[in-house]
Amino acid sequence: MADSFREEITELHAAICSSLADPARILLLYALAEAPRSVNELAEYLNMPQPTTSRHLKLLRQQSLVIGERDGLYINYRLVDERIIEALDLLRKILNDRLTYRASLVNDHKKS
Amino acid sequence: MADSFREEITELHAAICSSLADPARILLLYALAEAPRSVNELAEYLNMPQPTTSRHLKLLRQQSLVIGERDGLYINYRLVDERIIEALDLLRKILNDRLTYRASLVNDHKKS
DNA sequence: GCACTATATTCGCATACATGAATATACAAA
DNA sequence: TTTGTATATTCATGTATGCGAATATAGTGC
Repeated sequence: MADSFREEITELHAAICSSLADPARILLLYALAEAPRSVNELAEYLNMPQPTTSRHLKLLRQQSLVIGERDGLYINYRLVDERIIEALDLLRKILNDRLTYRASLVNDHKKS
Repeated sequence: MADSFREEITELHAAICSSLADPARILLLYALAEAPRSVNELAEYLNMPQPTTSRHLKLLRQQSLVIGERDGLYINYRLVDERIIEALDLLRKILNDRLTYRASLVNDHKKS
């Protein structure tokens, strides 16, 4: 396999990670994991301006992480692949263990 | 639980994702999954300047994704939590399915 | 303590991304 | 076709991040 192809895959891999690298988008993905929602529903639910919401959704759409389908007056967004939540959960677990470990260090220090 | 706490967790969650959002760091993590290595070994293996390698490792260290331990003249870096590779693999699978799907669309178009 | 090698940091610069505010567009419903 | 509402885009700006090049630091081994 050509080296440039490998590099390109890694670029795309990083691009997916980039789309997760923003609090607003993480919240959007979790919100959509609960249920499909329209842009305004998401904006209200997350207490986020509508244009901001729309811009983040555009990015997630470009990464094919979400898809929007018109339903009458609204556009209903939903996850394309639920595994993105698995990935986020896994990262959250890693984060959680890290925090727990740090907390235990603090406690040990207190005891000594 | 306080809202601000939730927000902070989400920030940290995004920060972990940020540390994955760079091709060089993804390659570093996979390289360390194969075996612990020193900075120069990593730099050579990935064909990346030593200072660049070191800077990326610093970031991964700050996120507690890798840890470096001195061994004589070298500093041996290794993964702190192998699950980070699981997460990367999962994202890679999602990417792969997306590419496969797009490729099938191209083929369908050719046939018609 | 000195020299040598591995690792880390700093600087200057270019690029990319996020945001609020304002506005444009698109589409359904009548 | 017109109106009204949902969604998308643009602009100006601030902030963060990446890199190469040069250099500093640290710690081993003698």
